[in-house]
Amino acid sequence: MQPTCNLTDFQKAVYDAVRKIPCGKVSTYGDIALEISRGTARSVGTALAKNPFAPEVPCHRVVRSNGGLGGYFGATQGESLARKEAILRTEGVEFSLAGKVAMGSILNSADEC
DNA sequence: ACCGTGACGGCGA
DNA sequence: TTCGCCGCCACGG
Repeated sequence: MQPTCNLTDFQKAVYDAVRKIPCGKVSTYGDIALEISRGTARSVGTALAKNPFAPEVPCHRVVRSNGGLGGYFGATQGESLARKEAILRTEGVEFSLAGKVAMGSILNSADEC
C-alpha cells in the first residue's frame, strides 16, 4: 500500500535530516549524506531539488561543503540564491564573502536564532 | 533494463 | 588562488 507520499525512503531521510538542522546553523550536502548514510552529496542535492516541502524543510540551511550557498528552489544562481543568503543572515549565520558562508557557521555557531 | 541528468565533492594543473 | 575534470548515488524517461 502507499507507504509514503510519492517519496522514497532516501528522500524522507534527507528531508528529515535537514529538518533537524537547528536555527542559526547550516549543514552541507555531504554531511546530510553521511548523516543518513545514504548516497552522497549528488543524491542529496537531487533530492532537495525536488523538495516538495519547501517551507517545511529548511533546505536553505543546506550549503556546499566549500562554503558556497549551493542552490535554492531549483536554481543554482539568481534571486533565489540572494534570498537564501538573506534568510541565513536572518537566522544568525555569518557570511565571509558574498555568497560564502562562514565555516564557523557550519554546525558550530551554537546560536539560538 | 539502460542511459542521461543533477541544488556536489575532492584533486590536479 | 582559480579553473577544469572525474567520480559518486539516486531518479525519471
